[in-house]
Amino acid sequence: MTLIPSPAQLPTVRPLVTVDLAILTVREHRLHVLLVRRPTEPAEPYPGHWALPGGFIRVGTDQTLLDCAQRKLAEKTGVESPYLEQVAAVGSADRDPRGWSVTHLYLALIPSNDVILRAGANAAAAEWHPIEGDRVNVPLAFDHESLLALALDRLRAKIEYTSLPAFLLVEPFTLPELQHVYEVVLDRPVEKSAFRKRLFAQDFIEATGASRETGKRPAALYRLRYRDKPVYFPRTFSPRGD
Amino acid sequence: MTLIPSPAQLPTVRPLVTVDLAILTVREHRLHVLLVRRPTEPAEPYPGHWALPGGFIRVGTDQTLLDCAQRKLAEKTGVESPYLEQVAAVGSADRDPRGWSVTHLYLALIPSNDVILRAGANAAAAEWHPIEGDRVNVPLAFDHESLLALALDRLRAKIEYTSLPAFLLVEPFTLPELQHVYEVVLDRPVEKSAFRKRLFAQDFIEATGASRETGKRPAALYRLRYRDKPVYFPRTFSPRGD
DNA sequence: TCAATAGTGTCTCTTAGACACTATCGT
DNA sequence: ACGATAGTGTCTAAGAGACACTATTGA
Repeated sequence: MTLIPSPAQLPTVRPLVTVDLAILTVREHRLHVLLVRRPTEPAEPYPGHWALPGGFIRVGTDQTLLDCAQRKLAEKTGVESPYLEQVAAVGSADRDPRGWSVTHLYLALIPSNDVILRAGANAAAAEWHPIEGDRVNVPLAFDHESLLALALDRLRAKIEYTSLPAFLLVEPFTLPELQHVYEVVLDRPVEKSAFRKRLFAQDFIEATGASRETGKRPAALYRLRYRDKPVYFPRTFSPRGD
Repeated sequence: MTLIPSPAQLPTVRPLVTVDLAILTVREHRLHVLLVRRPTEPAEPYPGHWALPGGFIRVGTDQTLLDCAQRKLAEKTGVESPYLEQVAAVGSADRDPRGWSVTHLYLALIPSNDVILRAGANAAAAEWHPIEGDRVNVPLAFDHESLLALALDRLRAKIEYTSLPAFLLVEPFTLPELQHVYEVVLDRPVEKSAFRKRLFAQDFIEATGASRETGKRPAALYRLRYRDKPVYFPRTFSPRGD
């Protein structure tokens, strides 16, 4: 790949390029998203608004889009290697008042126990906000409400047929804990027996041998057999097979 | 949305932003992708190589990323409203020798009958190339081989559980024709009876009343009930339910 | 009447949902 | 022994694959 400088016909006016993160976790039986406050200088767009964490690609620092997302996630949460997936790119002339911009939305799933929230250089505060349906209880900057909705759609769609919720728990976890996470995200009860048969059929978890003592009958602890990728189930969880 | 100019802290060095298209069709019992030849000036990267059609976002012309993709598709093929879906964004420091660049890959499905190929301003020739497995029979410019593989993965994955192949046919079409398209893309035979039961269960096609005369028994003609979105099937086509 | 393709009926197998049942803990 | 939670077994229903069967055309 030879580097041939050809300044001719490269566009001189280029869009702004950003990465935004929908960092989701389950705390207190609810799905939460991590939000940061935008700086309050009036020269900034949406001063003081809540927003998804994110920022511009640093051409000198970031080697790839994914690197950039990973860097921002680590800056905000200290979490190094979570589940991280690109959801979509959204670009238009008017989504940012500062000019034509494209953002690259990533979905991150992390166990809430792991997190140490850090107020980044560019964000006064970072806080977990509970999800209500498709939204959060505060208005968001830019088009971040629709970006959040995109990320939630993706999560809910994939949860119907993948093992994604396992990435919302610290290992090892029990099957009742995992089932509970499915129920929180899907916002509907899941049948215990069918749930377990499904999991075992995919053979993606293995018993550690230990069990969690809770005062009642202890539950067996499991860990993931493959830590990087989710497992795909042959059918969805939909009740009555619809 | 007030427009507040704030030149401070906007990045001065910005990535190149492009859109690339994997335009697929079925011709002569094979899946084909539309490729264009890159200009031959030696100052250009990959002069004379085959590439996916695409180009830079025009900040002054394109309102959104999707608009840009639609414009490029119409320029190359004359097709106005095909099935068009964003597959992924790929960005890194080294995928384009001219600098840090992000491309936005779109998958387009069109009926080959509809197409009038047009050599664009920036492309000496546009040609259909047959797909062999994950690849095409010529080397491609940039990282377009992996982009093509991404688009094919997406198509093949979705075809297992959606009605996407219907967008590769001109309406009205017969069920044997539709089945044949599934078989071409999946590269495996599909069982006739199960195939038809599946389609009818989703209730997304309707008989026109007419039928196609072929010399043997005529086949009933169908049209799509909903032209914009594919239908999702409850299970995949995988043989032996795996 | 025959070849060829379109279209249907029937059987089986797999798997999810429902739900009742058993198992194991602390008190 | 009992309450509570963990975990299993069994029945049923839905849908897919397999495949044989019927239907409709031209020659």
